[in-house]
Amino acid sequence: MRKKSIAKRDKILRAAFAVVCEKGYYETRLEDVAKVAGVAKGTVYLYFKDKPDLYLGIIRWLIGKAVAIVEEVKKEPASAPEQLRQVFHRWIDALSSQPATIDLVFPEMREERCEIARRFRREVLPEVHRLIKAIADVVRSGIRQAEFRRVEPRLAALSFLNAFRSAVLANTNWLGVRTSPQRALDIFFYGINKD
Amino acid sequence: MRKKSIAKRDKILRAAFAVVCEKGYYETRLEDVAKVAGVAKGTVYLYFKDKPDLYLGIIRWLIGKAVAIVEEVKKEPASAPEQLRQVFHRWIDALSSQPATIDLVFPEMREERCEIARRFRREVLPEVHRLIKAIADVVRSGIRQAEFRRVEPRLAALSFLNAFRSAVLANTNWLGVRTSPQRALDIFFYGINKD
DNA sequence: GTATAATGACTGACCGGTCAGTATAAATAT
DNA sequence: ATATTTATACTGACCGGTCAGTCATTATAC
Repeated sequence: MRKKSIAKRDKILRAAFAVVCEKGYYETRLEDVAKVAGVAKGTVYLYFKDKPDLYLGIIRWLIGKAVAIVEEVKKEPASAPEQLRQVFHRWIDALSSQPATIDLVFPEMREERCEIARRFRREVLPEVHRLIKAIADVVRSGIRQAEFRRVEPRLAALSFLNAFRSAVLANTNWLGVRTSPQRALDIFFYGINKD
Repeated sequence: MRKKSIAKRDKILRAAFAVVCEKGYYETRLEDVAKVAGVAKGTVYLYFKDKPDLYLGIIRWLIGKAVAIVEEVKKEPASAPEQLRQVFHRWIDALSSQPATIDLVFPEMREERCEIARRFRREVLPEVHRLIKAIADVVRSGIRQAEFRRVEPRLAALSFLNAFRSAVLANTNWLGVRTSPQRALDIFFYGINKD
């Protein structure tokens, strides 16, 4: 009796992640995922119910990692701005190899009908909420310490995520921007207005 | 029926836009687009080479409208911050009915192979550059007038776009944030840091 | 009458998911 | 120890539904 190993599940997950980063969900062929993972196509279905399930597995895994970083940083004895800075840089490091990741984590905004979007909303949105909450907590504590202005913490968290997005985008050169991530964070902290 | 009318092309484009907003590119069936446009499927192929071509038509159309708004506002005699505020609100108005739009305009970040992404990069990225440039121009003039800090204009433009994204997201309640768009703009201008 | 716009039934490639069969590790018997 | 049985992980050829794109036919403008 052999056992389904967690290691193999992980291997498939990583393979799927790589392929999805390259091609996006819809252009990802399970055949390819299997090939990259070094297993047969059928094996994928032993570990994941279907294609959406595999995809959701990736998202949960990614958001889990992102949240873990926040939780870890929150323990450190540092000011809220410093903690956000930490999170920001550790995230940058984590996905420097796979910038495409950023679009996986953000929720799709399609309306009702589309199968995968519906499942996504039902199953992954709670995870995204966790991520936003984790950041919002840091912001909230920063406001208490009078390090931040009295902004809406959850909106600030969302803005932080989008600032991160700017940073990632500006760190590739698809958009002809090419600046260090640092500067995007800077705009998030200080805005662009004088005074 | 003498000439292929521009009006009909437009009708198809609008129909496609509506369906793509609802389902996303890959779940969009040309059959449905045709139905919504009130034409037969074959007719779509008289006006657009293939599905990607139709999609790219939508994107160009949207970015064209976005750039037009910026150009228009730029003519008005107002300070740079005020102009950005104008653009922001007119954009919000323009897509209040279709929040999903926001994800169409942003470039996909997939790597080489995927057909549509490749065409996107080749054909639409220049349009996105135009959009970024238009905003960056306003920022630049604001810096000249000492209304803005000395930030990198193109990065500021990108940040502006992502702030807009935050606003749109926070204006739906998928993420449990629900604030007025105004506040997201506020964070973009003033940052979240105290002082 | 003729050129062209419009139609929608049709086709064929494609791919997610299945399943009958195989390989192999553990359990058990001798 | 070693043979035999049992359990199950794994395989990959195959199937069936789907849908982008085609084209023979029809409708219409001039």
